[in-house]
Amino acid sequence: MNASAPVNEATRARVLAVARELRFAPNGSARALSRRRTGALGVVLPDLYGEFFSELLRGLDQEAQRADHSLLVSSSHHDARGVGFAVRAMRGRVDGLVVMAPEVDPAGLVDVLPGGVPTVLLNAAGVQAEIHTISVDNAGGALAMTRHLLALGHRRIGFIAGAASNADAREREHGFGAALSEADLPHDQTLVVRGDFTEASGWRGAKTFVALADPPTVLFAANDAMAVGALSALRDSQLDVPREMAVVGFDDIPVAAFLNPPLTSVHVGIAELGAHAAALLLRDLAERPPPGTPPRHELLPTQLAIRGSCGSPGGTLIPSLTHRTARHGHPSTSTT
Amino acid sequence: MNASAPVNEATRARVLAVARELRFAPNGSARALSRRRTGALGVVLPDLYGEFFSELLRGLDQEAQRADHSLLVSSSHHDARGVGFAVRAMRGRVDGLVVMAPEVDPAGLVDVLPGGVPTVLLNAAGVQAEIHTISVDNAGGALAMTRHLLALGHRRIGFIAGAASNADAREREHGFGAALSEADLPHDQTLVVRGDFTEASGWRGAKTFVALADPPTVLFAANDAMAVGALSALRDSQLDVPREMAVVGFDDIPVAAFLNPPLTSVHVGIAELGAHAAALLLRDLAERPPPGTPPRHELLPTQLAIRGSCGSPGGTLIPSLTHRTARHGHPSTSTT
DNA sequence: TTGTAAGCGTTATCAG
DNA sequence: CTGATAACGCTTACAA
Repeated sequence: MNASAPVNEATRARVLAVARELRFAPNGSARALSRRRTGALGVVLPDLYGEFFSELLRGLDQEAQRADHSLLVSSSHHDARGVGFAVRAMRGRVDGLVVMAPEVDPAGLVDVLPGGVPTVLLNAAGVQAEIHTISVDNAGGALAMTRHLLALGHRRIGFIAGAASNADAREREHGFGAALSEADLPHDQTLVVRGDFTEASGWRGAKTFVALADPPTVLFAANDAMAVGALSALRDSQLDVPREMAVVGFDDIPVAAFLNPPLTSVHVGIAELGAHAAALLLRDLAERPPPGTPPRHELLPTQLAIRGSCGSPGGTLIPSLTHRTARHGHPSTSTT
Repeated sequence: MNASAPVNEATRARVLAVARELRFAPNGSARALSRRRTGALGVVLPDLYGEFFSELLRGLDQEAQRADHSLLVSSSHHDARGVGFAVRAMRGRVDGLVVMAPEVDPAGLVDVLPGGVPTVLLNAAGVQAEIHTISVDNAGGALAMTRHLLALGHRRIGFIAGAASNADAREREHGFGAALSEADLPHDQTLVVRGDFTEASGWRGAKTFVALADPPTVLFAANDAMAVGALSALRDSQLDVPREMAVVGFDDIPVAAFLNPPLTSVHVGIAELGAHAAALLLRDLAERPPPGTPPRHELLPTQLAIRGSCGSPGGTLIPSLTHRTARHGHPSTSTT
């Protein structure tokens, strides 16, 4: 049935007929045990909420499927212990591992990973160990976006940060700060409020900024979910976006281009990130690189997706930047 | 190590110490083979795009995790063959199966499912076989929403349908039609355009309606993703929502409450649907119901989540209905 | 080309 | 309480 050896055609037909009759399907565990190959990739995530993880999974699944692999998913792992537990539970059940744990110290993370299984760490830059890493250029993206806002004339930028415990959030915040320094602008702490990457926290963050005596002219949310919340809050406060207060986000989740107004964001190829991670694993699996082969450490570049939600504070929009929309006349393809 | 038998404390400690030293982790496949229990639930989905599936997975994972199970996910299965393949590949790798295949004829679906594994079919109402089913009340939800729109005074309702091949889409369309019949309104075919549950198709659908000589006063999209696209299109057409054209959706994905304007939608407990399916499976697994026990066939009720995007065509909003918002003063909890 | 036996890493059973 | 032994269902190597 596996076509692993030459067989008489008649015999094969007979076997196949009986197999069908018995509704036979091979037992995956037995198969995996014997051939030392499971046909599955393990995915360990901190969470499963929102379009970011949805897209990541989609990319992973897409690539895994090309190699007839499925995904063993385990989420809600916020500390090293939890990740270690999840990863151990996957031992012998997966051929490779994709781990994303932005709240866990990378050093401690490496300790809990089992050897012998090809592993890719997502967004765990700075890991020394012999493990593949693929990371989004968080700092670079935030830097570029902030520069863009400054170029538009914004001087008071309200930053809605993510949780301090989240490495991605910290890097984005650093990128933002770097751009301010670059422009010799002060790091005004009243212009940073901390959220937690949820829409609700973005909503609260925006409300905080609106209540300020001298409110910012633009809000930079450290992810799109919070930007969505911010847009909603500004609408509730009857403020026009971008005229009275602009909003930009980070991630460029699929819905961003369809928001009202369309959300300017730092485009991250989320699905590509997942697809790339899976491809890396599958390549290792297929080619069995000799021991000592150095791991890959890749940095996924970001791009600015300029849409309608950012404006210049004086109301003077710069068409070439703010209206750089659809490649094919359609919002869904409007990232640049 | 499994605490499956009384052991001398000293021996246990010694074993555990060596295990830790060797970084021992049991092989999942071997374990599964021997104890005839894998600790995983299989999830077969048509797709992985968008917040609907994200939420569904979240609910499934949440419940599975409570019982120390993980999720083996396989998506992109649109026909019976594909589903059959995916399901067979999971044989011996999962303890239970959750299958959602709205594009597959339920009868043909049952044929490809392997016996011996507890299975829950999602949104495959009308299956005769001895298999659990949990279905969203698609027709009921669409009926209720349409009635609501009629009560607001709308008489020309543009329906952005889903793919004709999708059972959920068809049921929602039927519910819409039933409400029209009920009100003795004609089924005007120019007031139905067909999309495919993506934002882009909703955008196109709305554009089609806007171009009509006698455009509808409200658009009812068969899912929220298309409603998001419609809102975007109306904005592009400089039409005020809901004053010039209202929009409502179906599913009530998490982002709906944060849209601009907040989207009125048929609330579906998506995560609950997933959690419920997982719970059903895990219960069967724990209690091993005797053969002959009838399967459960459950219908998940929907509720209207009335927000700002639906209005009365004359501009006379009915506060009690249109402003039934946040329970706790916050959009994220504003479903009713 | 076909049949047979060993082994994959664990758990379960059953004498000591 | 401990150690040995037979499954678990498949693949693979080797003998017929």
